[in-house]
Amino acid sequence: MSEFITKQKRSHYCGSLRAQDVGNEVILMGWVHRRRDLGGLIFVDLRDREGTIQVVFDPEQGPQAHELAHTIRNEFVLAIRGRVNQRPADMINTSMATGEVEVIADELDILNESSTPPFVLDGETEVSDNLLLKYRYLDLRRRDLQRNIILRSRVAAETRNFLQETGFIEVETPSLTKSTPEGARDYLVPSRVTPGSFYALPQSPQLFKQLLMISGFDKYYQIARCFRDEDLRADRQPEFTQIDMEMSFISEDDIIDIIERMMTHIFEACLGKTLTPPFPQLTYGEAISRYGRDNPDTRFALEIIDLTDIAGASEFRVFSETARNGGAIKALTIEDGASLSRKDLDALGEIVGPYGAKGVAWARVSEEGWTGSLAKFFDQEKRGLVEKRTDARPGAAILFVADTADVVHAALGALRVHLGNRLGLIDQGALAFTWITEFPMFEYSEAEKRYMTTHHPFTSPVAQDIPFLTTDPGRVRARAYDLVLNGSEIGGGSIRIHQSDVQSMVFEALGLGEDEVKMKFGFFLDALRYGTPPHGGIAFGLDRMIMIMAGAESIRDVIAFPKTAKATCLMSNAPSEVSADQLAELSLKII
RNA sequence: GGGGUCGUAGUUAAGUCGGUUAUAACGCCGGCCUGUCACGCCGGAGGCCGUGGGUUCGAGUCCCAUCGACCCCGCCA
Repeated sequence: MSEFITKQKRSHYCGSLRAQDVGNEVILMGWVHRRRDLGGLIFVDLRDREGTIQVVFDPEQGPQAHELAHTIRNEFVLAIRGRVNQRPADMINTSMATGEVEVIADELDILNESSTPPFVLDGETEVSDNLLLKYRYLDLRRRDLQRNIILRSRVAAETRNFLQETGFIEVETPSLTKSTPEGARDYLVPSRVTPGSFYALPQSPQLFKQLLMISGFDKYYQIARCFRDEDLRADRQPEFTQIDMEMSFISEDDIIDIIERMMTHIFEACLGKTLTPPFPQLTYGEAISRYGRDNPDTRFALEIIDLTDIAGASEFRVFSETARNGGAIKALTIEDGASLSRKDLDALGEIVGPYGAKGVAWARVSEEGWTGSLAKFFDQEKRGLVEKRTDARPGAAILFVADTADVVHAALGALRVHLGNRLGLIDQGALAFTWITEFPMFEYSEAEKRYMTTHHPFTSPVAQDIPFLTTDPGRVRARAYDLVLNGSEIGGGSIRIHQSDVQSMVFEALGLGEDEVKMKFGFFLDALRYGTPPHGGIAFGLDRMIMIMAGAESIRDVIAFPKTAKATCLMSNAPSEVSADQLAELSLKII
């Protein structure tokens, strides 16, 4: 090994070299991305986090380095001293950022060898997720993944920059905290010192940030890790990160204004994209009736149209019975109906099936009238009424779903997104932010046979709805708001309850007994009595935000060490069994 | 908890109606090669067909169970 290079400092990142560096001596450290051994000349693409540069080993320029370079294999770690050389015009590689130049190696150190990697790191070969997750540290060498993780770091940094500048104070809250089984399932941590007692990992720092308002910090934030023991999805991990914020003496408008400025700052600084607040706002009711869900993708129109009155009066039995039973009949209109074949239309039932809908009925509109099995049930007058309301012109296809309102909305909401993707209605470069407001405070849970909060029990009801807390909880609106981006809920928050009597009424409406409340939230109700300022806040799912910013399809692509759909880590094999001694120490027994 | 897709050399895939020695590409190993950049050419090694059971004269292929990955519904205040 050459003593010379190892005592030197690295002078440049591989990926940073450009034409302006030509003629300079450089010292590079990096991984062998690819090796092309021509027998005489040897080319090595040397990679570091900034990119890749071609290194040339020429027997006439550096005989010893050239000799050693024969033994190089993929993913070896090298140190190279050499000179930056302008490539001749016909040898410029336009697909590389560094493609105008190369480094002629004078000296080579092999800093470490590498076993043959279990998969090719070219980023093009599809490799099974099992393997990628088992060797996550190798997968993380790939450019796309590195770019996502680096973007994530920048977004977190710019968030902090903005919030610090805006007068927010970052406070850390406990990870070992109290179980509050009102929301998601908790991850529990057994206490050694108090046998039989458990901490819970926080689902969010909700109560702590409200306590910080009571303490007078006025503007709080934290980039906080949260834990929820629920089943995973492509956009859901058991531990995830929130940009968590809380402010005193503010209204909905103040929060919306700060967040719009924060998002504008982050997207400008991290993506160079200019946002134009104010963002559009929809009430929850509007979102559901027009888009079928409270996280509408507003990058494309294709809105849901209510046809219950017209279609319910048609001869079609399914429709008339649905209307008579208090259900809903709603539709989507595809302007270019020809883009879906009859077979395509018939297959749409599979899209709505999982949401409980029995199928999608359709009709094609043409100059001559309607075609499709639905046509014969609609007379001339009803066709006219439907066409007018759906704005369906000749060539269009109208897609109907009839069921309870909830099922219709869920089905058409999903169908709308499916068609938006499938028919290419979505501008992939667009950033469609939408605020959703006026959420209902409670939803009735058939499973639990009681009302559950739509957001969480600390959300303030709209003042004039407070009397309904005891009489008609379903009518109470919450002072809550979500921020939706491109059809994903990226954040949600509310103005909180700051009066202990209102807080008690909400717990009551949730069917929680006095003793239960005291046990779970007693410390918080106590705190509310000592001069709680009016306050509110919001929390953003950082992972989902990064996902959208990076154009990633899975949340795993923006988390360095993610878990599988069964919440395991294939690399470290967590979770795993522990020794009998450890269990005994915790007074635990496995049954 | 429910539904779906998938599992074959190191990797990605093919494998017909159940029938001879399970193919290919990439990777790996060896040789040749001084302007390659997915280098090229020649040669070679490499398989518990996820696992267990069953049907059959015979199973990668059919059946059952099981494990694992991914996606969706439920769930996620």
